[in-house]
Amino acid sequence: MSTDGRAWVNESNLTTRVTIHEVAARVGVSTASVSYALSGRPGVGAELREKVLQAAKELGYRPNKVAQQLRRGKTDAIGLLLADIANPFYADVASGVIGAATREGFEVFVSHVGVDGERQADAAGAQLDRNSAGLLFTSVAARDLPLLHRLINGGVPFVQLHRSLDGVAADSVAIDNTAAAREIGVHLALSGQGNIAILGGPEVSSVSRNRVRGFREGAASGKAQIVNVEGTWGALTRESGARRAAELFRTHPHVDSILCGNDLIALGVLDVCEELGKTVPNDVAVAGFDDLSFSSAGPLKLTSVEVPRALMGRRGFELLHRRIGGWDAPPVQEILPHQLKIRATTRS
Amino acid sequence: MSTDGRAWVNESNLTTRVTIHEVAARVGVSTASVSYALSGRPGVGAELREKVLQAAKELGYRPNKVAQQLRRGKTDAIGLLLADIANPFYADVASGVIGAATREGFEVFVSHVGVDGERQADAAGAQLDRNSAGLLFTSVAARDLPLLHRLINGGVPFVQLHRSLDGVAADSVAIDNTAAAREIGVHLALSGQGNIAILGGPEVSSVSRNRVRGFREGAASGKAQIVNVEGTWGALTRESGARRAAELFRTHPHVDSILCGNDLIALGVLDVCEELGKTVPNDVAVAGFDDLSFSSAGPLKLTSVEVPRALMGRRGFELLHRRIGGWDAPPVQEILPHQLKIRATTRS
DNA sequence: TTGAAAGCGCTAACAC
DNA sequence: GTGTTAGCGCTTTCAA
Repeated sequence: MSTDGRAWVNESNLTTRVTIHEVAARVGVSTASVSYALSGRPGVGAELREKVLQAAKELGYRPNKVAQQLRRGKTDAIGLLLADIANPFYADVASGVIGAATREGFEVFVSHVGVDGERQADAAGAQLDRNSAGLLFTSVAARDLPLLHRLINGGVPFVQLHRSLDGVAADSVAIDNTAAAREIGVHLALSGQGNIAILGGPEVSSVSRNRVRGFREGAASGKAQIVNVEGTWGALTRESGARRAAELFRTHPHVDSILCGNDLIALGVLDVCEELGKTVPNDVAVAGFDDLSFSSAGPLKLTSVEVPRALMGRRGFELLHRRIGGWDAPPVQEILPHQLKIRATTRS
Repeated sequence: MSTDGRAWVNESNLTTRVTIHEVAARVGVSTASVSYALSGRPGVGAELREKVLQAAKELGYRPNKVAQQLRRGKTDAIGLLLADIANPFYADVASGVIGAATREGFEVFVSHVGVDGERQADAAGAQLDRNSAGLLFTSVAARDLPLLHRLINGGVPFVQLHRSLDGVAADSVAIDNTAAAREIGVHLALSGQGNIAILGGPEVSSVSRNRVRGFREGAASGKAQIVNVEGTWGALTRESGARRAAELFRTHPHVDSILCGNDLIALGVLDVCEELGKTVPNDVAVAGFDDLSFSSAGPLKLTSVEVPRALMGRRGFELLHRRIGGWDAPPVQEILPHQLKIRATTRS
């Protein structure tokens, strides 16, 4: 039997709220005693505890969280800041976070910070105003450095997921994007014709920078060459991928392999290949990144790198949870495993 | 200049919180005056207001939301209850909700209720315990009827998105699933060979039931026949689609068209077609439902029905917001437009 | 036009 | 073991 105040909840009484005073009155004791009994505090008479539990159950007492939070100065809610939950990458991370948080009795505020993170500080501020116990960032950029430092100074626990900033003394969870990108670069360099293009994400993202660096290192391992400079950086969207691919095929007709910063960009590239009648992987090989759920679909079979997104969310919450509990070990930079998935859009 | 307490926020002061008392002390007035001045209440001297605003800004005063909420007995947070945010359908709905809520200064708690909604009552209860201003349901089932009635009796505003229950006097937002399914059924009946199978969602879902009904009505309009009874109902997942498709091809080798309850099921069907070497749409035509973002991808081109998911979320929030504001018009059943998207997985 | 005071519902010292 | 009390930070009568 847990003592978190939910075990004896009366389902028939979700909305007609009863205060602790009424429970106390019913039992004929002080509110303090009720509070103590309910909290499982040792040093409460067995008989009293029994009567309190009974009365609470009968009356359908459910403690008012807002009042608890004001009194304790701390909430059991955390803020998850992401660009847009419509992006399946973040949705999967969010799923991991919410699942883990729910198990620990925490609620999760999901806030949009915009594709460029332009609302990051606003969203973080709004969370602090409501005394969120901690923050989970998924898309920090250099401009957020002052914000993160202020959070550290203020003692606000937070964890950086996926992207992270150098010089920030806080926990982070990610994969080794450079290494993963290198693997995929090597794969293409060894199997392709040698004219490789890179269509990456935005340069402000540490993840995108690392992936592009890895691509370049990997590609350099064979006799391949990187054919494009312009168009390397861009949005992590299908539209951006399509636009840049169309431009690429115009300016570099001999490109035979395209390394994409994520699966959405790759999808846009495949759209254009379809339109232009280019066969994949014979005319052009295409590799994505992240291995979103649909990428392995029969008709798609996109070569990609599997990123454990839900696990990333879960680990992020677990670290944050420990920090909220006062854990004061040095910052942890957790690296999760990734896996190259070679499928039908590249030659093996 | 808005008066919502954020316009004069001092960015450098996110974490070192200052109370209203300190602002009052700085100006040399009562906290009541500060509260009045900040709330934009008429009847506050222009000079005082000016001084208060100035002091608040200098001190970086940010009102404690938890205290406000306790005092007012109402929060500016809403709960969004969904099966799992990893499902892209719900992620898109959530995106619409969060976008609209943010514009109105609301925060959104996202709660998982489980694939079968088994945690629905728990999640709703948790929201009420924190005085959420209202609830957004996305996957109600018959078992939730008592819960919804209790919410109505308790005066808790809520809106049913996507799925809804008969006999619940509350707002809802959805598309006309039966009509949309009928259209797609007709399309297949007129273009297929006539042996149609239906792989729908779970029977507890009003959406799934309506879609299956529409499929049947539409298919009956041609000379087609529905070949399967078993396997009609199942989970809305790719795995379920693959499992049921494999079984279907074994028991009904002559099936030439498959109507799926959603795009994820269709993806599983396509996986199996690929494995078994069945060409789409020649050997078998496949139609999905929802038109998830990837369904239109070049190599996929899945015939589907476009559902305005983000709009559904946005409208849901807008209705809820009005109800929270005391709007007491009769319940609204809002029907959003849908659109049949005929693509390469079916013959036209 | 401003201030004093009460109190939202709860918990944690501190006393008994 | 149990009760008394004092607030958490804010808003809102009510009185001046």
